[in-house]
Amino acid sequence: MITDARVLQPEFIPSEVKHRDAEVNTLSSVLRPLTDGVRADPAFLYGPSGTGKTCIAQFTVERLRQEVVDVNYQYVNCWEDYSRFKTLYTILDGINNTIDIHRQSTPKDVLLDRLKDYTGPPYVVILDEVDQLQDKSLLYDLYRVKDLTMLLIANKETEVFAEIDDRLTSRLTTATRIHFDHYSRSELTTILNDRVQWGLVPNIIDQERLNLIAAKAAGDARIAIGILRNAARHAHGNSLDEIPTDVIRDVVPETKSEIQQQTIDRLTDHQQTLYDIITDHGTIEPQALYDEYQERVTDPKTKRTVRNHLSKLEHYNLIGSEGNTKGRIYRALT
DNA sequence: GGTCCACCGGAAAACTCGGGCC
DNA sequence: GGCCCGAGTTTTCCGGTGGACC
Repeated sequence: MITDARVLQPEFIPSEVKHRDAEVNTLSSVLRPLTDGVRADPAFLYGPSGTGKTCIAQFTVERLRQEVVDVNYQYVNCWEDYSRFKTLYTILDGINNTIDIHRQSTPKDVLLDRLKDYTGPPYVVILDEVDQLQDKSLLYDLYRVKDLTMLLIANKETEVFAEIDDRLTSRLTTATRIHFDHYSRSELTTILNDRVQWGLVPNIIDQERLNLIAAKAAGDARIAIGILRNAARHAHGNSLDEIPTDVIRDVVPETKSEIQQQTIDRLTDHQQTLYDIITDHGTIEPQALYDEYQERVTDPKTKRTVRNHLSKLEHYNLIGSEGNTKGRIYRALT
């Protein structure tokens, strides 16, 4: 049933993209100076999850590299590499310059100096989920690195620009902003059609069922492809010749919770405990939350650390909160 | 309006951990 | 093995905020 599982994976970069011509063209124009060996101005791609920001950034840079120029490029997920050190390390790794760098004993300044000394073809760095960067001043330092082009990706424009200082703000005001909207239902259906053609045997799903998947995904391509993947697996596991409607309906909640679970899995034990308590209660006050947290773990952290964990959970959209001071309530989002 | 209290979050200090060096 | 260094994490301190109460 599945002929090529890769095309159903979220990280798959297709050889052609649909419904993002304007965005691809704008980004291509921004990157045009690279064809002359000159670095390009930064670009800022923003919009909700599953709207193709990362895919388009990688696709456009890859196409540029294939078609015309000698360009180095590196993708950095700032969710995982959120510290200044980790981000710099990954960027240096993209130009094979980390051989004698030790994660615990090399000063951060050494990493930046080494990046500044880089002499090679233009270097494009995609900073995905850039709002997760702990130290936004790194963007200013990267901006000053000769031959380095930054593509910044985030969900909300304000989450990035609210936290950066005036030096960088004044420079980034000239950055090209590319907004990504949710896909329409028909756009998602076309995207799914391609994935079916590339990765599944013919005639196992009809247009009506693809429309159903698109409707369930509510404009999010990542969810749509996830539903298709899980439905295909389920049908294959049950030796079915096609993907029936009830299987699609069955895998929708599973797919959505699967995506959320990927976030939860990245939490530390203490963060998971806090998340579990809030989920168990639905809503809970800070003191009651801390009391139960102390009961559930053997080595409880201080209230201040717990507050840091909670703000992280909130930032990941795993929990919500209401009220600012005394009447504060934490609540589960599912 | 004044006071108390619970809570938040920034800043800085303290601590932990891992690697290099002698 | 002991010391030093640096990154990351946690703790401490403290000012600010807003609701409750008098």
